[in-house]
This record gives sequence, structure tokens and C-alpha cells, in this order.
Amino acid sequence: MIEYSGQPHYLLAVDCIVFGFDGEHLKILLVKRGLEPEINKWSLIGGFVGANESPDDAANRVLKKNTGLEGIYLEQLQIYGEPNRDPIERTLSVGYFALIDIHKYQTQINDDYHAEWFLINDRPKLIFDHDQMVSDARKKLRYKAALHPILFEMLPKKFTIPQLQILFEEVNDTKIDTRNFSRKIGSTGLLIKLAEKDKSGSKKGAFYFKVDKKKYNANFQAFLNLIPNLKP
Amino acid sequence: MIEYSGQPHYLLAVDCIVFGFDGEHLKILLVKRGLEPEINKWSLIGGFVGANESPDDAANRVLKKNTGLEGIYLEQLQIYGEPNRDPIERTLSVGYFALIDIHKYQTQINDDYHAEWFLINDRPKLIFDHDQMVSDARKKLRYKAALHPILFEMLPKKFTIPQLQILFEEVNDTKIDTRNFSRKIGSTGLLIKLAEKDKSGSKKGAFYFKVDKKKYNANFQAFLNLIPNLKP
DNA sequence: TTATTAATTGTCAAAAAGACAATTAATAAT
DNA sequence: ATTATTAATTGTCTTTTTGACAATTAATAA
Repeated sequence: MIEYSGQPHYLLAVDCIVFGFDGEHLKILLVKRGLEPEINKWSLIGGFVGANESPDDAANRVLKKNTGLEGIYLEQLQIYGEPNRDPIERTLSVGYFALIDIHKYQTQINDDYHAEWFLINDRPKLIFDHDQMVSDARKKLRYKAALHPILFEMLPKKFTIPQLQILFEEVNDTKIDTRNFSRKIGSTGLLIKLAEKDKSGSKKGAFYFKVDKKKYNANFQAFLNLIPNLKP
Repeated sequence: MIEYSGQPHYLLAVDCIVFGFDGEHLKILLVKRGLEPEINKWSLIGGFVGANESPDDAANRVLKKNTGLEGIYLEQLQIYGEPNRDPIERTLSVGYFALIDIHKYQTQINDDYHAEWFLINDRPKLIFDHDQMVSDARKKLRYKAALHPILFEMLPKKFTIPQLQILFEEVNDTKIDTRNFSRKIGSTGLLIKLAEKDKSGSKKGAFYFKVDKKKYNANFQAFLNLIPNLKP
């Protein structure tokens, strides 16, 4: 059997930046690392890529183990491969960012794996280059959300326009005019208005909407220009 | 010394999709593979990631070796990691796409490494999953070029508006109205008109332009919306 | 002087974006 | 029963951008 002689071999890991939205702020899911080095320090959800799985497979497996969820929105960020990023031995890591509906997340699994949600702007220091990963993922989320309707992945099936607007404002760290926002969201044709109202936030109540899945899938790659004042 | 016991180790490679523009069509640079398996078949420019370099370093090294060029525009595409993508042993590859001015490319290096330019739409079948990589890179180039002024990387320092327009049309596989195109390009403020004319293409001649490097760097991350009819 | 050819430039209508605040629908208070 | 309160919802005007259209210009060749 032929071999690629003399070439070095490395460990390969995946690390997931899991974003959620609690109705007010962006959050990320962190775990206490279970192995040396840096055991018991806060870390992204990650694991090694197994012999018979692709990095995408590994990310999905690791996410299911830590959140109980399948079919999560997952996107490859980039590879992190500085020679000394892991002090034990050379390990490269494929960064992924994931968007989940924070309400689907099961606390029981939280307890099993010591996972915990943190405000993105008030999180503990992370191991290795994980802080860099979070920063990169944050940027990519903003970039992508300006053009494609990915933020719906962080909301429940039924949501209101005010909820959606707060999420957009949070991701882009900006205030958006209510009238212009609802006009723009409406013009995408992605939302279906429901008869039911959410009365928890006000006396008047806000109508629930859901995503039109067909249009969502059909238009996902289109450029939507969802954020005002994008031009320099 | 601590070790991550029991985890499998893999080879890691980089593969570069090198784009160029000959004034009429998009081209990619391919090499004849120099090692088994699939020796002498056409392949992307690639190599293994060495023990003391990051994947980015490796891509730059491999590109310099095959093109003689440094400081090439390089962007990480994604990782390719299906377990059996390499028949010899498990090798994951980080795909990069590169944009170069085809005129800077030295033929002498071409001969050393048997590298050759091919029309993107008329290229030989490639080894492993390299055809998939080219297809992905092609898509990403179009996506990125719709929003950011990266196509200048494929033109010489001095270029004309008609040349630029043909490049845009080629990348997006569409015809663009001359008047609207020059208005839009002009409104970016990225171009500086030179006194000199290119007389090779017509009797009247076309004015040369160059990129305003300061504005280019300052506005690179801004969304430019350079391609007409982007909306669904 | 005229013909030829590609480069360059202008106008108008439609659509989108941005700035701006009044109205509405419910509940709570009187 | 009426009024006060509060957040949700909706409308108009102006400015900017886009898209669809062809005439003019600058050079060389005939």
C-alpha cells in the first residue's frame, strides 16, 4: 500500500459557537472543559473529529451531545491552525457557528454537561484561541444576517415583529426605526401573519408571525439588504 | 507530558483555486500532480501543511513555489474532510481561493512545475474532490465580488473601464449596461483616472484607471452592491 | 473630408430608502 | 362607564438609487 511518507499528522477538532437569543440579548453556550489541560475552564462546545466522520458530522454530533438538538443551523467559520494553539500537541480546529432557539434547549442536558448560557458581552475568558473564535463568529453573524434571513433560526416558531426587531438591533448593535423596519421585513414576503396575539408584553398585544418556509428556502441565497445604513 | 490519548491523527493539506483573467475569460491555474496516486493527472495547486506553519502559511508557500508570486489575495474557502476523499490515507484539505494578475505570472515557473492556465469553463477533469472545490470557489468569487471590490486583484495596475466591465460580466455570467456600470463604478470613488490611454482596443482609445488604494482599504468591508438585478 | 469604430456620457421614470409622528387596540384606573 | 395608559401598528413625504433607454465624442482609416 502506498503512503504519503514523512508527512506529519495532526489532531483535528471542531469548536462550535452556539448563539441564542433570550428576547433581550444575544447569548452563547459554553461548557466547562472536561479534560486536561485547562480542565474546568470555560470553553466552546467542541470535540475531536473521529476516524469515520467529516468535520461537519463531528460538529453535529458534538452539538447533539451538548444540547440534545438535531438539525441545528450550522455554518463553517474557518479553520484555526496556528502551530502552538494547543499546548499539548498540535491540534487544528474547525470553527462552526450555530444558531438555535434558546427555548428548545433542555436544562436537563445543561446539567449533564455543565453547559451554561452567557451574555455575549459578559462572558468568562475562554481557553486557547476560543475568544478569537467568538469574535470572528460574532462578525460573521452580523455580516450574514445583513444579507440573509438567518436570524429567524434563533426565534421560536411564533414570534412578533417587536421581538424580531430587538433581535436585529442586538445583532447589529444599533437602533432601527420601527416603521422602516416593519416595511422592509414585510416587503421580503417571508412572514405569515397569524390570528393569535402575544399579550405578555403589552395591553394591546402583538400579532404572532411565522416564517413562510417555502419562500425562506427559495430566497435564502438572495441578497436582502436587511440592515439600514449599510453603506459607509 | 500530557497527551490526548487514543485520538486519531490525520494529514492536512491545502489546495488553492487560482483565478486569473486574460482580458476575455476567467481562467484557473492547474498543475500536473507529481506524486502517487493519480500522478500526472491535473490537480489544483496544493501541498501538505508542515509542522511549523499554519494552513495560511502553507497556502502562501505553495503559491509562491508554483507562481513565483508573494502577497497574493488569498481567502479561505472551507475545509474538505470526507473520510475517504483521499484513497491512500485520510487527508483533510483546506481550500483557498486566490486572485492574481495573470500578467505577473512567469512562464518560466510554469515550465518548472508544469502549471498551466485553463479556461474555467473548459478545464480537464481534476483529481479527488477538486472539481467540487473549483465549483465552490466559483460561487464564492461571484458572491464576494457582488459586494466587495475584489476583482481589481485580477487586473493590472492600469486598466480601462471596458476591461473592468468585461471582467464583471464574465464573473457574473451576465451582460451589464455600459452607462449604468460606469456610473456605479464611478460612484464608489475607488478609481483614479489617469492621463494615459490604452489604444490597443480601438481608434479612440480608452482611458486608464488605477485603484485608489486608501479608499480601497478603508471601504473594503463595506457593502457595495456592484451587480445589477441582485434582488430576486 | 468623410467613414468607421469603440469609448464616453445624459435623461427620465420607477423603486427603494430614510426621516419623521399620529393612530389604534387593548387593559388599568377613576 | 369613561378616561388614562402603554405598546403596537401604520402613512407620507423627500431623497437617493436603480434600471431602462441612445446620442455624442475622439481617434484612426479610407
